[in-house]
Amino acid sequence: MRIGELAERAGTSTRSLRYYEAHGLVRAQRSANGYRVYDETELRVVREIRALLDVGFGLDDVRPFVACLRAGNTSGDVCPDSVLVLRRKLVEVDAVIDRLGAVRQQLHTQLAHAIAHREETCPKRRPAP
Amino acid sequence: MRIGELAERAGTSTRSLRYYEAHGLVRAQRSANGYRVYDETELRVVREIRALLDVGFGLDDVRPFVACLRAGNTSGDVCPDSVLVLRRKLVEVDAVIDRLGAVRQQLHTQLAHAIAHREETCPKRRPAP
DNA sequence: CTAAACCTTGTCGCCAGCGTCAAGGCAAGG
DNA sequence: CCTTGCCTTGACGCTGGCGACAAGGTTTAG
Repeated sequence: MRIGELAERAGTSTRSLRYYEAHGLVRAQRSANGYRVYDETELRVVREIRALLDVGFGLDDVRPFVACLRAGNTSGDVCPDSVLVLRRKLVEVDAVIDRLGAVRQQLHTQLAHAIAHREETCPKRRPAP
Repeated sequence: MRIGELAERAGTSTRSLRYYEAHGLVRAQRSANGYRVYDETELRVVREIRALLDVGFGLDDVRPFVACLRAGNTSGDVCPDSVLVLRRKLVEVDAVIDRLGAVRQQLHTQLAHAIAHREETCPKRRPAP
């Protein structure tokens, strides 16, 4: 299959596929005329990449998963390096969630304060142009 | 006070102060030699800006708060436009938290799956250069 | 013959809030 | 006079995952 078909089947763009290749994640054979040619394995690789990017991973985070798939596993998750990344990401996500919880709390407090002091002087809205 | 002192007192950089001014958030008088001169009000303005940026606001989100302070209020929160932004941000934060909760759940699931299938073929780590 | 629909490499743009140099002016102390 | 340390404007870089365009080659269908 060529790059257009792969892009469509994987739900992404040809631009992205070339980008992944430039960063060493996707591999392509070349046909006589120089076109990229992919097999079914690359389709699975690209789908793995997409799934992880959608979750918020960076390309570097994705690498171990691709290597794991290429090593012949049915899932990219099962290798030690992938597990390390998963653990690290879980910690990161927890940290962000905690941080956002604090932010949420502060916004809540500010809102309450604002509503309790409605009566003060405020700027007029800018007039319509 | 001049820009260096303001930066230090507000806990930011001169570069940022000029940036805020270029975007219409901070105002400066000019002394005879062209130096920027600030009063205590601007210090309060910059502190408000910093506090909101640290929470994850963008410069555009901050504008109403600055206007509110300039209108003579002791807090930038109490004006209608500020309240609107606070409400909007609260909704946004809630959405992100929900999303991250789902991500967290998925990572958890993937980890569990990975650990349940440790025994598969995995790539060797790249040897030391 | 030619248009259409693929493909190639290469390059610039985007978002946002700055960091960081460049090249120079101004004020004060030794 | 000269250095030091403040200040000025201007402009490029950065991060990341692409989108979008340029300028061309290839293959197929009509």
